[in-house]
Amino acid sequence: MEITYAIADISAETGLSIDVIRYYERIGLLPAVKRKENGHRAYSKSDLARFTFVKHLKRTQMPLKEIERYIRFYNEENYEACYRVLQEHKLSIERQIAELTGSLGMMNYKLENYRQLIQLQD
Amino acid sequence: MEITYAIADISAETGLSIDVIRYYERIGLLPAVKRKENGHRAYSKSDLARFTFVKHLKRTQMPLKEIERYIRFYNEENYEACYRVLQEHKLSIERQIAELTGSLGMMNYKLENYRQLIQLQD
DNA sequence: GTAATACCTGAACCTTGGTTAAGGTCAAGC
DNA sequence: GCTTGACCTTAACCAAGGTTCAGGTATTAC
Repeated sequence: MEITYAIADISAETGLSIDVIRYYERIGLLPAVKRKENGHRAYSKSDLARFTFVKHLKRTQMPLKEIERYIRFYNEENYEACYRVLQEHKLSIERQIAELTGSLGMMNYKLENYRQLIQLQD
Repeated sequence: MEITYAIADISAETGLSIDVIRYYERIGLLPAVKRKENGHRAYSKSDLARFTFVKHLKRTQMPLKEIERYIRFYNEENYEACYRVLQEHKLSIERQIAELTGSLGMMNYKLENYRQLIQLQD
């Protein structure tokens, strides 16, 4: 007897809504999952791990199409390609961090300006 | 004689496309700008500064509606509200950095896994 | 037995953030 | 005087990423 998860469990664990989980399946982002006798989706532990990783990719701004590409390579066991996709994505994350950090400095500068401006009006 | 910038100048300086600049004006994100006699937009130095700052906000994921709200407060000279909006946005940037940093670790871990996997196949 | 839950499907609808097209004005250069 | 370039307008179109709806099934709880 394998442990399986219902769609609501996956939703609770990943923070993706139930509708989004079905939507991802529908657009082919994730391969169709096994069903129970009554037609309900039954997710395995590795399905859950996959969703969790997808959540990471999405939260770091990887477009759904690129996520799909990654998963396709994974299913084809083309791990060099997986590696390259993640390597590229890692660079994208680093660029994002650099940009955010720069803008954070800008924000602090502006906030300091406003702080003085507000003081003056007291 | 004040220096003015044509729409193409603003585009070049900010990296926003000419169409996007007109689009932002159209949706009311930025107040309508002065025109030259021939109807062409003539941007001032402070317009340019504003666009530059908008670019910063946008690149750090502030939704256009929120940018508009900020600009509205600014035009109303409600600097406390400006301050609060930026303060909130600063927190959002910090959250984003934290998330990206976490995912970067995840990425490195995965990349290391793939590196070993690929080695084994040689 | 009937109500409440939890799931299912397909199709329509929605928001955000633009982009593109069609047709027009105006000034400068040749 | 005509072409080229930079601008203008309105309106239609687009892609990504969901969300909502209408109607149906199956299990459990009372």
